[in-house]
Amino acid sequence: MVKTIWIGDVQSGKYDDQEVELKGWIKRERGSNKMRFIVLRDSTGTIQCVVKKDAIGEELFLEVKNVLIETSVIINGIVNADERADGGHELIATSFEIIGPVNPDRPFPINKEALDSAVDEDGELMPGGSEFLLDNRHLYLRTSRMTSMLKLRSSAFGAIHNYFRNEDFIEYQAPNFVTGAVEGGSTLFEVPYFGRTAYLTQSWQLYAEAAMPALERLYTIAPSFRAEKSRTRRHLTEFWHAEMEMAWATNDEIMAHGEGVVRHVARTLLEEQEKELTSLDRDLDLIARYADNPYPRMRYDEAVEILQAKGDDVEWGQDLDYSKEKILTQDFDVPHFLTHYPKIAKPFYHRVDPDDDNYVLCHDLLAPEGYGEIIGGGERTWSEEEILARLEEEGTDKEPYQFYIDTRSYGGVPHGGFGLGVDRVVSWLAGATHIREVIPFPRTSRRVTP
RNA sequence: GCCGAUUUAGCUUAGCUGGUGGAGCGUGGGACUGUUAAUCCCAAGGUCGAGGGUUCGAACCCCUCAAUCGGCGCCA
Repeated sequence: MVKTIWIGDVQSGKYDDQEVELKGWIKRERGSNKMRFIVLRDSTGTIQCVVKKDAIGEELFLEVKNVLIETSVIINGIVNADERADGGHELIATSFEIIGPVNPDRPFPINKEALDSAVDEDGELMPGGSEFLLDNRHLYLRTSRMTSMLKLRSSAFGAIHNYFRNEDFIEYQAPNFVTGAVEGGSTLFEVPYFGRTAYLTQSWQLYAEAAMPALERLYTIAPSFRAEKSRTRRHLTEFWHAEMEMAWATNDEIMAHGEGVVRHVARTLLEEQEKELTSLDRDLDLIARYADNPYPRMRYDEAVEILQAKGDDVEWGQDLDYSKEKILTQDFDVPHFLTHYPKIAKPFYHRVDPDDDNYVLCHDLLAPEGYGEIIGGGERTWSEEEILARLEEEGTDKEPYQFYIDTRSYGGVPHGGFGLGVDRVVSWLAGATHIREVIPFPRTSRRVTP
């Protein structure tokens, strides 16, 4: 039963004039009552199969004629290089076997019209597609666009693992049930936990910092959950978070890894998924630019000056929201870091800049093309005294953070890390119109099905 | 939480100042020996998101609700 021959290889010319057995699903079907053209799909591509009545007999031909889209089949035949076939190759069928039929009362619902609905007048894909396609996500996954996105996603995950492992980071897992917040408490998902209330984690960070004195350089790729009612093309309630934590490192050194991993992802997509990027109409030169060029760094104060010079009414001390980020990203053709935010704009765990205590040693990485923030990170407050002072200053209850504070009581060292939104990176590099496009079953504030 | 929009056949939609809801795709039947999201003929398929109101009469006007989409804030 093992499948040995892939449509992508047949289209590459590897099996010309040979007899092969192809296994896949029917993508399209047309023809006359003497011959049918079956477009067969598998995970590697599509190929036209020519089925002639004379070659397979009347009875079988009738089955072929009545076959429905997404029927799974095994077709044997001779590979024929022919310009008339899409992709340059076709299969002249000698046999045809239906494996999994489709009920005509419920034909495959993702048809031409449904796909058109996801595209606007200019032929641009609408953000996330139509409600119908979201409801039928389990079937929409089979379309070429979604298949391409999932392949890009796989390469991105692989690239992140490779980057950190090559840099001697150790993969480490934090719990998903937690009791304390990392970001604001209002964005936690509550979970009943045997009579108590637990939360789904927003970040592995606090638990990674606990392991930092053991492993020194650690990373993860794990889901994070945020109950933000955000309705934007950059937000999911469940997203994949690549995070790293590193002992004995400064903000600059941590940023170098942020830049390193993002550039490595871009490079890997170019190397492994050129075909998919092209099929998505993505400009390869753009991805190469993101892979090859250094990412500039800019202090928060400079960003505010630029914004003010552009006539924006931003005030010093306020966090930079998406509208501000978007203006900034227009001046750059590669991602850029913003560093040294005002202390008042960031939570207690960020380390205060020893040179000027109005600022913290942090960084955000903003992706160009209007995508905005893909990394947030920085140095952590590592002395027990300082962390207690910051909690006090911020008016944050220290009880849920007791274990975290405790780690500082036993040999705290300078350290830091960042979190990277993997889905955001894939969305940006793939040129997706919505982050929903790059995750198989997106979870947002209003959708948790299918 | 706030602002804006949408909801008509399985899907995509047309529907004028309120007067018997049309079409394309798909499905079913038929024709066709090289099709390129094939083409041609025929058929079935609708309590117009739900509830209420105005009216002789509502898909259309008004109210309430629901679902969904887009944007903002917040963030990765």
